Amino acid sequence: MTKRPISLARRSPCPLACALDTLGDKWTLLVIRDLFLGRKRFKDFLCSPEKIPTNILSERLDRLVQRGLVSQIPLEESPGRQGYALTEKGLALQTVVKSLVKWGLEWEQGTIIGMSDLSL
Amino acid sequence: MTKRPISLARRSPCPLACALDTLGDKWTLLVIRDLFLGRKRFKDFLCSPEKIPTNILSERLDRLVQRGLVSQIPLEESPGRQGYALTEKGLALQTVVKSLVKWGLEWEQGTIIGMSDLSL
DNA sequence: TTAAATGCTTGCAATATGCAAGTGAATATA
DNA sequence: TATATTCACTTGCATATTGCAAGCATTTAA
Repeated sequence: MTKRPISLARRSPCPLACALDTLGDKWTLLVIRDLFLGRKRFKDFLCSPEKIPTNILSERLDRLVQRGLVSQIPLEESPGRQGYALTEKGLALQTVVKSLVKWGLEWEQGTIIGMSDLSL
Repeated sequence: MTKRPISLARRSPCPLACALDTLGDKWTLLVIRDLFLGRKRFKDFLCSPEKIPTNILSERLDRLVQRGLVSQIPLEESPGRQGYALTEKGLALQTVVKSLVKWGLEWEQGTIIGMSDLSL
């Protein structure tokens, strides 16, 4: 149970650069998409079609909790387990996710609204 | 002049996942920010406060050109050199960049509008 | 009271990043 | 014109991150 450090260093005071210090990788926003879709549990994220590796998922969830975008919540359906949910800071990413989804639909051939449908 | 391959493989048909296949890293959207700010030349991108390494910049510009977000343009001030500019597909990212900047300003302490000011 | 499912961690190979140095063409300077 | 400097990269290499498979405690189901 050695907690990972996860550096908080920032590359610059630019708000975009800071946002990317947390969100700038291939997986983080997909986890946030899943949270917007109501997924709460580790296994739920693993089911998504992109097939995130378990160690990456684990690290991303840790990071998001540490940075305040996600919090751990009790699961009423299973009291011995923990779930995850977006905080206010995480929920505030809705416009970011929506604009990326819209751009993908418009400009990338063959993309479809399906599980990633956040009701644009 | 061995041109890099740069895979076009997609993880899923999700528009968000496809967008992140191109944009999902720490540097790409900063390059796009700089293009929105009117920067055109290799050295201009290097001057940004985040200090992107030259090999990364070179690879990202290649990739963005290959995926149609950026095109190479002649530089009127220097006819022997090439510059870069956003295509329609790249310009369509304005709402994405703006929403990320807005989120950063609202939720990340100490961020400031400055060079990344795209006139929100 | 087992057996499976869940939520991770660990080890390791492959890939990507970051830094410094190098290279050749374009431009500025003497 | 000759030379120096800038520019736009490339290359090599050390380090960090990713991705896969396996392992391992807890929970939950049978």
